[in-house]
Parts: sequence; structure tokens; C-alpha cells
Amino acid sequence: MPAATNPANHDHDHCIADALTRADALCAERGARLTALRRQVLELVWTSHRPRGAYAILEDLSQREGKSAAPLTVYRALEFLVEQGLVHRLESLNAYIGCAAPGAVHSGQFLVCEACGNAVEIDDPRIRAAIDTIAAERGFQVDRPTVEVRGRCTDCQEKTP
Amino acid sequence: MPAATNPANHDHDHCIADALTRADALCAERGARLTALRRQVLELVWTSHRPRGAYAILEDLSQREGKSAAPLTVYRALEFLVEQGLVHRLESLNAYIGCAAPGAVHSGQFLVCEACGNAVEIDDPRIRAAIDTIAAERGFQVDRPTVEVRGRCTDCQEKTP
DNA sequence: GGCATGATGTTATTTTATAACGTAGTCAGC
DNA sequence: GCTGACTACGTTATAAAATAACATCATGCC
Ligand SMILES: [Zn+2]
Ligand SMILES: [Zn+2]
Ligand SMILES: [Zn+2]
Ligand SMILES: [Zn+2]
Repeated sequence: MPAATNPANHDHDHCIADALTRADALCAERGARLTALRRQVLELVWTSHRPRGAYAILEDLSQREGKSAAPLTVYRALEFLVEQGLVHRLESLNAYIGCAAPGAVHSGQFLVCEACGNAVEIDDPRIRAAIDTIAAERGFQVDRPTVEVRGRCTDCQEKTP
Repeated sequence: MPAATNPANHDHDHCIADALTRADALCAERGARLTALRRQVLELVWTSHRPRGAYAILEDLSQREGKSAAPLTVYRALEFLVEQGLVHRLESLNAYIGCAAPGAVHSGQFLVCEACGNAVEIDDPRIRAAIDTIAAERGFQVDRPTVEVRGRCTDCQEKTP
């Protein structure tokens, strides 16, 4: 799965198309309105497997539309997408990334490569279990756990060992 | 230990004094210069067990000094303190908090109460172990894991059950 | 003292995010 | 169709968080 994030060995157009299809289905099911604008922002978030900043998305959007859009336009779309679980916000990067498993209940755990910038969503139950155990021991009620691990992905380790 | 973060039932002046003493010792040991300014910023970070923003600290600092300080003054001091492991930055809050165990090697794991704002540093090896296991399975080299769990502390659960 | 290094001061700017208010679609019910 | 409520979107201004570039000052070694 980490290999799948290497832009070189996977069909990323398929990633994008798939994400949009799932988003359409999920929103239809929920009666949420995935408008043209929101859908376009989602597509731009999925530009790559690197988290993207709101202003980078804004720039793309402006270029596509020919006219310059306002920051709020993007932030509002992102807010919707995050609420719907289609996109995650990476707190340590002030950036956004498409969710790898929308629909499933999870809070997002990521391995972020500091060399290539790719982020892989892991959502491993073992991490969540460890957090839940420790929280329970201390009587803390978990709402939203943030797990963002910085480091080096396999590919980048190979390049500079 | 979580009870110790309740401002009502602990001597927080002791927390502050203790943090400053340990900081003095650690910096002396390392030959790092804990200047008057840096020491004062550390003290201001320790104002409470709630993470504080750089600009909040800046305001306090200005008030104390009588003259208004520049943001960079605070950011530079914070950078030093974080490097020395005396302070952690909470990514999800853009805020800083005093380290509960300076000197020990760790990356900081926190339980952050959304009601009272207090943050407790946990640094539990089980979370770190789970992260390391999963990273190893994927060939990912861990550098700096960020774990920030939002939720409700015991005290705040009791208040509104 | 003279000099190198690191810390601080000063000013300006960048990046990220939100507030306030108005307009325009969308849809239900009549 | 029209009306009214609701939601989305546009526009402008502003706040909050962080950094850049350059000058000055302090510290400690030679
Ligand atoms: Zn892809
Ligand atoms: Zn996800
Ligand atoms: Zn205390
Ligand atoms: Zn710590």
C-alpha cells in the first residue's frame, strides 16, 4: 500500500476518479450536497498523495476558473469535505489530504514522509486501541485523536540510505 | 496525575519553580544558554497547564517588560526551548506547553481537554510501540510522531455528564 | 582591547484562517 | 407558477500565526 503512493507506480487518475465516485455515492446516500464547487475542490485535494495547503488549492481553483477565487470559497468547501469525512486535515502541516477510506468511521492516522512529502493514511486499530487503553486508565474520554508520524518512507530511504 | 493538572488541587507555583530549576540544570549541563529572556518565556509557557499561543505569551511578556516586544522575540525563545526539549508545540492548537519530563528522550503525547483546555503529557511507551510496529511493517522510518488526543478530562466529564 | 559567535532588536512581509454582510440558487408546500 | 425558508456562494475586510532581512548588542575567548 505504501508503494501505491509512489506516483511512479500507480495510476493516479484512477485514484482521483475513484475518490470522486465514492464521494458522489456517499453524499447521495446521506442527502449531502456535493456541489460542483465542492467536487472540484475535492478533486484538487486529490491532485497527489501529498497534503496540500488551502492556498495552493485556491490558486489551482482560480487558474481553472479563469477568475480569482477568495480564500473563504476554498475553506468553506474544505470544511464541508472534512465534515463528510472525504478529506482529512493534517494539523502538523496546515494542509489537507483525501481520505483513503471515506464512509468508515475513523479519525485519521498518517505517516508523512519529510523527504517526498507523501502522506499515507494508516488508520490502524492497534494505535487507536493503545490510545483508548491509556485514556481509559486516566478516565479521559476520547473524542478525536490526532496521529501524524513524520519520518521517511521506504522509497526515500532507498534513495539516501 | 491528571488530578494534578486541576488548578484547584495543586500548588502550581511549585510546578513553575520546579520547571525552571530543571531547565537551569539541564542547560548548564549541556552548555546551552538559558538567557533571562528565554527563562522568562519558559516561565510564561508554564503559566498554566493549558497550551498557550505565541501571541498570548508575547502579550504577557510585553506587559511584564513595560514595553511591547516583537513576535520574533517570542518565537526565537520558543524555538530554543523546543530544541532543548523544555517545551512542546501542540500542532493541533498552534500552541506551546511546558514539558513534563525534560531530559528524557520522547516526542510528546498529549490528552487535551476540549472543555477546560488543560493538556496532560502522557508519553506512554505503548502508543509509541504501536506506532513503531506499524511503521516497521510498512518500512517507514519514524522520526517524530505527533499524538494529540482531543476529548474530555475526568473533571469536565463530572461537571456535565 | 580585538574579534568571533551567538542573542536580541526592529521593521516589514508572508502564510493561514475567519468575520460580516449581501446575493443567489434550491426545494417544499401552496 | 409563486412564496418563503434554507443553504450555498460571492465580496470585502480583518485577524491570527509565522518568518525574512538586516542592524545592534552581549558574551567569552585570544
Ligand atoms: Zn494515487
Ligand atoms: Zn480517512
Ligand atoms: Zn501545575
Ligand atoms: Zn515532554
